[in-house]
Amino acid sequence: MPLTIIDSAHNCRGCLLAEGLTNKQRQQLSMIIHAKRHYQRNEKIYHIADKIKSVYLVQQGSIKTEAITYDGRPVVTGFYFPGDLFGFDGIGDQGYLCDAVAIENTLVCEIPFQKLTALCTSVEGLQHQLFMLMGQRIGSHDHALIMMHNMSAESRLCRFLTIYHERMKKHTENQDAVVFLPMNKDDIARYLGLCPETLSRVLSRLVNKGVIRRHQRRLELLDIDTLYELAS
Amino acid sequence: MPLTIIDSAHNCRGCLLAEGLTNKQRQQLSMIIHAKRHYQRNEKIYHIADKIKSVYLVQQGSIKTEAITYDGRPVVTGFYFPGDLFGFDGIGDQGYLCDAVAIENTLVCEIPFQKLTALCTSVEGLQHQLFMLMGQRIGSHDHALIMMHNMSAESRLCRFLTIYHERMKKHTENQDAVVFLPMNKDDIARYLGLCPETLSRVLSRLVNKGVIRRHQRRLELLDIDTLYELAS
DNA sequence: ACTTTGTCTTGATATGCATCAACAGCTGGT
DNA sequence: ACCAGCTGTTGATGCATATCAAGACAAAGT
Repeated sequence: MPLTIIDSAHNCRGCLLAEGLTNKQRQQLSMIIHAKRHYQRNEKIYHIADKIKSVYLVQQGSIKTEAITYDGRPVVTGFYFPGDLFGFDGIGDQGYLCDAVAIENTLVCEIPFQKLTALCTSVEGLQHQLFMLMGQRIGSHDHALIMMHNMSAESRLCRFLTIYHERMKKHTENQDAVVFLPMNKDDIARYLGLCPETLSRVLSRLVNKGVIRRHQRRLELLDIDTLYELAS
Repeated sequence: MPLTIIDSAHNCRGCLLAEGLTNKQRQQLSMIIHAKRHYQRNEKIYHIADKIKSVYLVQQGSIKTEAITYDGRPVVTGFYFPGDLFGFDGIGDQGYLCDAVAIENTLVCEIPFQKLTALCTSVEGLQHQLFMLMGQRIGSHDHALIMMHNMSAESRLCRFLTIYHERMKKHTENQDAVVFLPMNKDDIARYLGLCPETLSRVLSRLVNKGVIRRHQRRLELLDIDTLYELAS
C-alpha cells in the first residue's frame, strides 16, 4: 500500500480543530504539535492504560480504537479517518481505555492535551472548536449505543455503510456511490457487535437483493434508498 | 415522594464542575447559573433537537436521558444523579440527541454552555475540570458500548448494579450494601438493551442464587463478590 | 370492600444470531 | 508454479433472548 507524503502538513489546514482559526492562530496550534509520524499497519499509537494524555489527528490513512471485553475479546469502539481527532478516551483520569491501532499506513500528529488546553485559554475559537468536537463525539456515541439496542444485523450494517458513505462524501472529492473499506471484515464485525460469519452472510444477502455490489473491499452502493430504508 | 430543599445550594459545593476551585471562583460559577428549578416526575428538562445549549447539574433526585430508535422505541442512554452533569449531547451542532426526563422530583440547575466556556478562559481550573468531565463521559460511553457487545443479560445487570452501587457509595454517606433504584424496571431494561421480561427473569435468578434480596425497589446486595464475578 | 390501573412476574413459543466446522479464494513466499 | 497461511464464505446446529400471552400483586380511586 503506497504512502503519499503531503508537505502542506504543518499548517494544520483541514484539521477539524483548526476550523475557523486565523492563519496566525493555526500557526500557534502547529507549534504545540508534539510529534507527527507514520505508523505501519497494525502499529499502535497508544495502549490501554497509557497516561500520555494527548489527542491525535489523522492526517492520512485510518485508525481503529479497540478495547478488551471482560471475557477477553477485542471490541472495536471506533474508526477514524483523515481530519478526525481521536484519543479523547484518555482525557479522563484513568488513562486510555482503548488501544489505538493503525489500520493501514497512516500519518498521525500528536497534540499534548495540556498544551492544547493552555492554548485554548488564549485562543477562544480553538476552545470552542475543541468543546464542539468532544460534544459531537459524545453525541455520536449515543448514536452507537442506540444502534446496539435491538437492531438487526442487517440494519446495523446498512447504517454503518450509510454513515461511512456520508463521512467519505464530506471529506473527499469522491462523490459517487462507491466506498472503499480500509479495515477488514473482522474489524467491522467487532465494531458492529456481530460475529464475522453473520456479517458475511448479511453482505451476501445485500448483494442478492441488488443493493450493493462487491469487489473485495470496494463496495458499490447500487440502491442507496433501499440502503437507508434497511438501516432504519 | 417527599422533597427536601437544600439552601446551601448556590455555593456550587458538591458540584463536580466546581471541584478544585477557590471560593471566589465558585462564586463566579454560581453567577452564570441561568436557572435552578424543580422538575416533577416525568417532566422533561430538555427535548430532542432543542438548541438551547446548556449543561445541567443534578442537585437532588435523578434524571434519565432517552432517545428514540429508528423503529420508534425509546432507549435510555444514561442515568444521572446528584453531582452529575448532563446535557453534553447538545454541545455538538445538531441540538440535543436525547430527551432529559426527571425520574422523580428533582432539583436541577442550568448553566448556559456559552457562558461556561467564556468563564473557562479566565478560570483555568474550571476549563480543566470541564474537559475532564467530558473526557470521562466519553470514556464511560466506551464502557457502555463494550457492555453491549456480547454480554449476557445477567452480566449486564450485575455490571449495572455494581457500577450503580459504587456510584452511590462515592456520593452518599450510605456505605452498606443496599441500593435504592429510583427508576422503574422498564427504564433499566431499556438502558441495558433488554426486554422487561428478561430483566425480571434475571432478577429472580439472582434472588434464587442468593446474590441479592428484593423489597420493591430496594435491593440488598447479599453477595457482592459473586455480583462482581457475574458482571465480568 | 371492590374495581381499576399500572407494574411486575412467569410460562410457552419463535427467531436471530453465535458457534462449530468445512471449504473456497487470495496472497505471499520459497 | 506450488504450497502455506490468512481471510472470507457457506452450511448445520444450539442457545439466549424477544415476543406473545396470561396471570399475580400492589397502589389508587370510588
